[in-house]
Amino acid sequence: MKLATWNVNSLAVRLPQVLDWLAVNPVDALCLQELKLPDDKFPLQALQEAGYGHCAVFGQKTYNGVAIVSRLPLRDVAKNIQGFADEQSRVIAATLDTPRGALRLVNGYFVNGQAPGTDKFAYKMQWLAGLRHWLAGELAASPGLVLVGDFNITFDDRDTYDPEGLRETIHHTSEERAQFQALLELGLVDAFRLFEQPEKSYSWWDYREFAFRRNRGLRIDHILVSQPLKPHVKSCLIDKLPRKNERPSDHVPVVVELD
DNA sequence: ATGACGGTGTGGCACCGA
Repeated sequence: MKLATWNVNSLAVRLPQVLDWLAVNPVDALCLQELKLPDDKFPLQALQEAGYGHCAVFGQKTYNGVAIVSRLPLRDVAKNIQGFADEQSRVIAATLDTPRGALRLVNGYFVNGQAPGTDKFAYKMQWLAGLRHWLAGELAASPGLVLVGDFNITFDDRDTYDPEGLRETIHHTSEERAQFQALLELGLVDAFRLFEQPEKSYSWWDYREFAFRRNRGLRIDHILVSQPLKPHVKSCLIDKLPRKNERPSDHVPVVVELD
C-alpha cells in the first residue's frame, strides 16, 4: 500500500507530469495540493483512464484547492476543518478501505503565513489550532490515520538549507514548530524520520537563483502516521526527479509505503 | 535591502507563493 503527497502548483499546468509520474509510481492514492482550479475543471476523466477512478476534489479558482485521487473507493469525504470557518479550500479527508482495514487519509495545504507579525501569520496560527482540535476527534474516531500535505513548516534544523540564516523566519518560527509538536502529541509520527535519510533532504526549492541545482531547499511536505500505523511503515521517500522536469512544480512528491 | 521565478487573472501589470 503506497500513498503520496504532491503540491503541484497548478494542476492545469502539471497534469501531464502527474500522469507521467503515476505511470512510473502507481501509488494507491495521491494527495494533491494547490490545484488552482475549480471543481468543474478537475481532470476526472484523464485520471480515471490512468486507473484512478476514485477522486475526492475540493477545488478553488486561482489559489489553493486539494484532492485525493485513488485506485480504491473513497468514503466519508470531509472538506476543510470542521469547526473552523475558512474561505479557502485547504483540506480534504476521506476513508479508504484497504485489505488491512479502514485508513483515514487527511490531505492539507497548510497556510503559508508570509511573515511573523502579519495578518496571514495570525491566520496560519488560528488555522493550525483549528486543525489540531478537529484532528483530535478524527484520530479518536479513526485510529489508522495518515496526515499528509504541504505543511509549510520545517520541523527542525535538518529540514532547512540555512538553519542559522533563516532562524525565526517564516516556516522556521518557534510558534510554527510548537504547533507541529502539538500535532505529534495527538499521537502522530513523522514517517520520513523513521528511516535513515540522505543529509539535506528537501521537498521544495525556490524557482529563483538556481535553488534546486544548489540544493537550497526546505522540507515542508510531510507524511505523519498515527501511532497504531507506525509499525506498518515500510519506507518513506522524497522523489526529487520531477523537479528536473521542464516547467516543474517547486515541490516534489513524498511517498510512504505501509504493509 | 531588494529581487530573483512561476502561476493566475487580468490588463498593459499586481498579487501570491515559500
